Amino acid sequence: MSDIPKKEPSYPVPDALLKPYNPAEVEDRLYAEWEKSGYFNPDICEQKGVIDPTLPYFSIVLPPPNVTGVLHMGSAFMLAIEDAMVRFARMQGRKTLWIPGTDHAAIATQAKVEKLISKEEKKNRHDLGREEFLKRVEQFAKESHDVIVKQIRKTGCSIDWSREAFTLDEKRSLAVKTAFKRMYDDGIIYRGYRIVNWDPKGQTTISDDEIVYQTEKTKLYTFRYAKDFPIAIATTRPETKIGDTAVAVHPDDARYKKYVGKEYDIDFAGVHLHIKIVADSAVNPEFGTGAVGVTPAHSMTDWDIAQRHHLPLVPIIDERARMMESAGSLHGKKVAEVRISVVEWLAKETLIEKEEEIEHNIATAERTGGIIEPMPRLQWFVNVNAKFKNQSEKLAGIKKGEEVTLKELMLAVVKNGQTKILPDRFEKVYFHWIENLRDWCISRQIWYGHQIPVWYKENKMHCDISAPKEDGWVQDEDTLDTWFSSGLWTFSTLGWPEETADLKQFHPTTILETGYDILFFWIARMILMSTYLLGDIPFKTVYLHGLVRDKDGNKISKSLGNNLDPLEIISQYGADAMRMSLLVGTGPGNDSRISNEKLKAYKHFANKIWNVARFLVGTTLSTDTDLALLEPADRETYNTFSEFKKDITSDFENYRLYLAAEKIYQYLWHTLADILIEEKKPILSGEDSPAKKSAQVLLQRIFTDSLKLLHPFMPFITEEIWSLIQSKDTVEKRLLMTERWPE
RNA sequence: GCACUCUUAGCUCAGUUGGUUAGAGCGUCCCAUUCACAUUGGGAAGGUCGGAGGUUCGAAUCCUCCAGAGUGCACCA
Repeated sequence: MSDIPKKEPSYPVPDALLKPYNPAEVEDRLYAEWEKSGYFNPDICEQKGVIDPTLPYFSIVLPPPNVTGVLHMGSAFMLAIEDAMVRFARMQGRKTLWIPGTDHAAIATQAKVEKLISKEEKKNRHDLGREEFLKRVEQFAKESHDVIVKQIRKTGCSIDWSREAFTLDEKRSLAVKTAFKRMYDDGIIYRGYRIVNWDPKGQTTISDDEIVYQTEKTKLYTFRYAKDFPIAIATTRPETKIGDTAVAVHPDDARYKKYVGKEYDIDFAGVHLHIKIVADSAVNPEFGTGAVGVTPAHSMTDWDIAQRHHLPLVPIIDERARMMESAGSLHGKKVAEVRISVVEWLAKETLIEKEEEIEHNIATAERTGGIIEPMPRLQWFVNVNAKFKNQSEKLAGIKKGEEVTLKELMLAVVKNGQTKILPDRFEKVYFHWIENLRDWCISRQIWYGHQIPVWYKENKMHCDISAPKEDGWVQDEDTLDTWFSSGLWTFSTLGWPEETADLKQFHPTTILETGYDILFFWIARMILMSTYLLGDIPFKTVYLHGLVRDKDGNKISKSLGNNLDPLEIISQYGADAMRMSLLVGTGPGNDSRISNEKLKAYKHFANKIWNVARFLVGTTLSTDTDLALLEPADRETYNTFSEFKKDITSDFENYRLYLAAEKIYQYLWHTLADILIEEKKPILSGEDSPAKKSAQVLLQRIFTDSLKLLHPFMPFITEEIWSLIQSKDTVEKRLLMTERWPE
């Protein structure tokens, strides 16, 4: 015990409390203590009797961070929200599980490693070969993983490390293969020759959701295929016209009615075209000339038109975005070059009628930035419109035995409120997306990921969990879209396809907390997978958070140079201050702003609580806590505080964390410290009296309960104070993290 | 083009179901400070709640229209 306090306190003040609060000295030590206690694991909580068995379970999966790098502020935001939810549930006495994990992030990770290898060794993945390349990726993924795990610990997350999962580990592989096989056997997954989004840079297909549209100025050319061709068409991609097999006009367009059904043979830039005039209502008569040159092999909408009119398909562009043999003398040339030569040819033949500059969106690949070339390829798809018999009785609005599609399942559970999305405006966005959903292309021509569990031999195809026994079968070289495995995350982490105890007691998960930017990628896919494979929803509530922005409202990103490293912030301000800065005032669906001012303010707050503790230890704590000792006025203050506790509890239960955090902050600083303590100071320094006793009981009760209320948001400092104020004669030291939530 | 969100103090934002006199933090100004407080306290100034209309006993909150900012989706031939 210290002998050097400024003023001799009535009770001994622990040394630690005499200095300002220093998170760096506290955080790692406490995290280790929490981990050692085992309380992150619900089974241990159960064994040690800190669970109230009458309460419902609480379970949540961590949205697995990509092993493409380290965590950013967005991840810190997510961790702060989830840990607050988890700590609240655990303190309530619910059997609480939070499962950690990381995502192999197929394309993203492979692209990153390819970039590194190309930069450092001037090699591509083919130079290394599949086996060696995968070794490199795995090494990289492991290093990222280790950093990520460290960051999660630094943030103070009370997550059950004993159940950590990886989307590409053995158990998750089994889940992926089992899911694939079931869907394949049921005809939900099929292999088909269809037009897909091809990324020439990444040399793979991607799904519709992995496309990012970028606005660009480009030229719109209006021209005729030939002098004697009756209709002029407009295009921004003259080079693709070599693959045209039709011209489509709107059925009601009087200008072109007389031509519909006619066919023409044309020589176009040295290539022979056979063009049929068709009428299709997908054509907008207002745009350009109101006539579309139909290129079925290299445009999504043209593909659809071609399907409706049974038009032939002429692929002219290959995987490297070069012209194919069908392009005659242009064979082997790059698409961009061919555009110029086709325009030159058109000009020479005086076929161009108009040239105008327009703004137009070009499709690029999210991960590589490559310009998407739509082209027909033999790929694997999930059929979202195939009818099947629902086998489950657990889905709201859908009867057992009823014929449904995946689309209908995904709609039903949200429409019927079985899964709620917060804020609810995102439900509309979700519905809109599903209504426009097309079959999901799940095969990727990359190496890093779950290899498709299908084997080929001669003309035979075999889908199974493991390779066929007999010789000669060759496995499909493609891997699965990373979202296929993340779609299983709520139950693959619980042991599915095995019927584990975890699966029985923790699924559906209570809540899924993630950023609104992956509503389609991930949330929709989890609902798809869970309703189909388990016949149950994956989660009851979806809580969507926004982006983290800087002081001026800019998106935080490396390219803007305003990148913030959570570890840096933690070492400067402490994890608690960072968590509070991210949480206070940021409701679901809203973006969070972070600034040094805000971080400083909550660091000050930490110190304020620290000082409150110092003062109260010296004057109040370790005295009686019997509420019967309260005098009438104090009794009333205490009752007001009880109302306050209920209010906080209700905010937590309704996921209004941002309000709860702010209210506790206000209460501790501006009610407890500024008003109550100030008011009681003279009494506390006076002679012993019933009034003094009453003040001590009041402040003691309010402070210890306030620590509990604040714990989900600022776990480190509250735990540290808790340990310092416990009387030394307590036999077994208790942790605040498993103390019962104050009612 | 369709949809959604936002617009409240100088700045950043709360404001839960429509209900006293619209709040906080930061900033500014004044005062106090040998005090539990390196990071303190008290106080002040500052708002026609984007604009117009409507519903209501009552509107920052609900409805309609308008303006500005942002986001998502689609089209993009």
